[in-house]
Amino acid sequence: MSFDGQLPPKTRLLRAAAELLANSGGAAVSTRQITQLAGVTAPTLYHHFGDKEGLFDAVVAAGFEEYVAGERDFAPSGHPLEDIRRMWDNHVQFGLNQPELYLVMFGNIRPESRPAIVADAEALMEEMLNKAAVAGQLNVQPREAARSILAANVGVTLMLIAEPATERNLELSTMTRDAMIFAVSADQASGTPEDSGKSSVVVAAIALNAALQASHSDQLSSSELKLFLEWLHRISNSSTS
Amino acid sequence: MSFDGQLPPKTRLLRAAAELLANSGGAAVSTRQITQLAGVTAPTLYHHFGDKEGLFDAVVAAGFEEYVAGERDFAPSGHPLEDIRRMWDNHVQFGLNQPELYLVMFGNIRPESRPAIVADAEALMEEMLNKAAVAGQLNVQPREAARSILAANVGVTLMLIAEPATERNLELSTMTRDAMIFAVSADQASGTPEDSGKSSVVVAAIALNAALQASHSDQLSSSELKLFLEWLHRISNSSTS
DNA sequence: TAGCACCTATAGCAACGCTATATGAAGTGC
DNA sequence: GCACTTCATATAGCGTTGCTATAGGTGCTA
Repeated sequence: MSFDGQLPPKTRLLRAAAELLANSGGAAVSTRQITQLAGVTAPTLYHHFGDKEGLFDAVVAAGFEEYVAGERDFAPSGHPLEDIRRMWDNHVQFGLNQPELYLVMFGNIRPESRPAIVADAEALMEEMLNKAAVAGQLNVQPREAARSILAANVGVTLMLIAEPATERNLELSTMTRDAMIFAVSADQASGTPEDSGKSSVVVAAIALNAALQASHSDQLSSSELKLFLEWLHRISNSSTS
Repeated sequence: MSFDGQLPPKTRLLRAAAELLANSGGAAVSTRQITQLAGVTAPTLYHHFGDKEGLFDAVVAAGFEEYVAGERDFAPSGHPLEDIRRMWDNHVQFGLNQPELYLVMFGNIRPESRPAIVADAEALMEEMLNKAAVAGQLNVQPREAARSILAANVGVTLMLIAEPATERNLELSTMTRDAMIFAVSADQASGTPEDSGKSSVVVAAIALNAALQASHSDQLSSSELKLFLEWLHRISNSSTS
């Protein structure tokens, strides 16, 4: 099979890279393999994508579209925290369905250089968590919650990918998922206010904060709003005891 | 600087690889760099370590000794769950102190091939969680808890490594850590028995299970013990509702 | 027809992981 | 003292990698 059709070389390169990546079985994919499958020579690749990583980034971007589409399709259920669960599961499933692509996206960590896609995924989850915050269901700032949940989500997915497919136990995922969501949710047993349950004023502050930032309210001047948000922020972060 | 001293070439190779890995700043480390710094030619490397990955594995093994030493030094505080917290923090700190080494150890994920070190780290954490289970402080099986906590621990550490050093916020770590530990611990607010709080009989069963496996009790025959453990296991996993 | 972007191909560089082969050193039996 | 095996290191080079200096072709506007 090859992509020698009438498609433009750029598209052929993208498809060839995606296909080789998906079927490489963990082995490295070389530019020569890609260009040969695409029916193109090396300089074409570097003309369109700069370097190998640029091509992979483009493949990743396409993969991320798919990922985001999956995340958004399941979104509006009315119960934000339930949507977060589905986002989590969709994330894991995406990783297990296309492990090579996932590893390029989330597994290629290098010091001090954050993959752009991580920020995108965080933003996506934060957006969802904001709805939970507005509904008063969140215990911590949406951004912190998103970072924390996504970190655990990536860790679990990487672990599952590394396991032999026959031994994969999705209970690891559901257990970690519920632990993280429960930890950031406001409806914990409110019987022990000193340890883990935050007081309702904190929850209210977080909800108000999220609502304010979402609505771009004009009822306060910008300087007033700034100070107000700073107070809220202080309250929200106070009882970390 | 070079390692041309009177040390044997094998040692010089290990030290050269470790040093280059620590100072590479994320860039790849080549065998030629290593052999040159060690004052040795290529075949010597392959004679002693088989291939590049073999050498890295050896470096990782040495790094893991250090990691384990750090984990064990802080261990016996009498409060197992507090020890788990310290294990978590030590894990993160190890990753941030030696990011390159950590990435070779935990970041080099490939499908269906689990790094041996992950299993070791899991065993280490499971061992610690067993103490918590014996003390009746655990909500789930120690093995499942260990896998879950370690997955989150690795995910958080990778995220922190990927961030610019100036932006690193350790709150991500402590927050995720406490979420995970709280989720597996038995002393959650027992006011809501239907949702997250497990009934005390389950906690007792898990504690008993851990105690039995630790003590190699002779008061039951092996077949009796086997059946008994099976029942315990069934009870422990029952109320996942 | 001339000029000008844009795109692609030829050919090849430097660096990579790794190895076939040979040489030196150290111990062992006679 | 001498052949013999064994282990450890070196010389030289193979095949592949990511990437590029240079040049040629194509289609557009003038």
